[in-house]
Amino acid sequence: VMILRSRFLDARRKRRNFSKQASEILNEYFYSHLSNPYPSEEAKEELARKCGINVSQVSNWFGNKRIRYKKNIGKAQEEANLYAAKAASAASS
Amino acid sequence: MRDIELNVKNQTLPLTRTETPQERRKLNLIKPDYGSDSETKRSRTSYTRHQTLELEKEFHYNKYLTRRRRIEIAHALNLTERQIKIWFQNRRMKWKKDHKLSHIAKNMNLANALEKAAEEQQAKMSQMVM
DNA sequence: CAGCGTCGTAAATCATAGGA
DNA sequence: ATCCTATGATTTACGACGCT
Repeated sequence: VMILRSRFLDARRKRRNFSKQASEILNEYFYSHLSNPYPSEEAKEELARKCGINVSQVSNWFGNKRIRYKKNIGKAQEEANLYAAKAASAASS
Repeated sequence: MRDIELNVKNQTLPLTRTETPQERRKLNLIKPDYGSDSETKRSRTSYTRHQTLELEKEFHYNKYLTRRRRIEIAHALNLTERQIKIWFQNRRMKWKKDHKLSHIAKNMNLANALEKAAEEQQAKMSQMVM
């Protein structure tokens, strides 16, 4: 049983966190669209391409981000907001 | 580990969800109402391994259920017809997604393809068999 | 209208990655 | 190595819309 258990545990998720750059891109999009953080299918494809991940992963990321952002409000979220604002203005100029 | 199945609790919770946030957000562009927290908490049950195994076996047999079969399964597993219906809908979506992935995987190297394809199903099956 | 289908998502939970 | 939180993925359950 232990053998089987460890085997299926191994086969299961070999998740890796996304790269720093990818997270940066995703967060930038999220915080610059805070009023409606729901990227279209096309936007998801674009983000996926830029981040080097697939569309499902982008969807997962936004789903997690929305719910986790909501469950905070007022914590590090505000500083993340600042970072987003500057990232957005820097990108536009 | 996790899996001591003690979660046979509330399976038929109606839970009026009274919400429409999603479409309102998308269509009317209102804010995601973060923080306002004006929602009734809805819970999500977790099916037992037995329930999942039986549903999985049925799905393998056929992807769509007849009304008759749905009723039988609902009774056999002590779930509502609605839960069975929704489980199959979700399962089909997952199947479609997995199928897409394995197709894409053909353009990758073989080892990765096999790993990807086998990952979920094997994990599932061995988990349930234990 | 009833009723089941897909699609996109919320929310909870799982499993592990990663850092102190 | 141990503990603990962050994070990506998966699992239930809907609402909106489609089709028959």
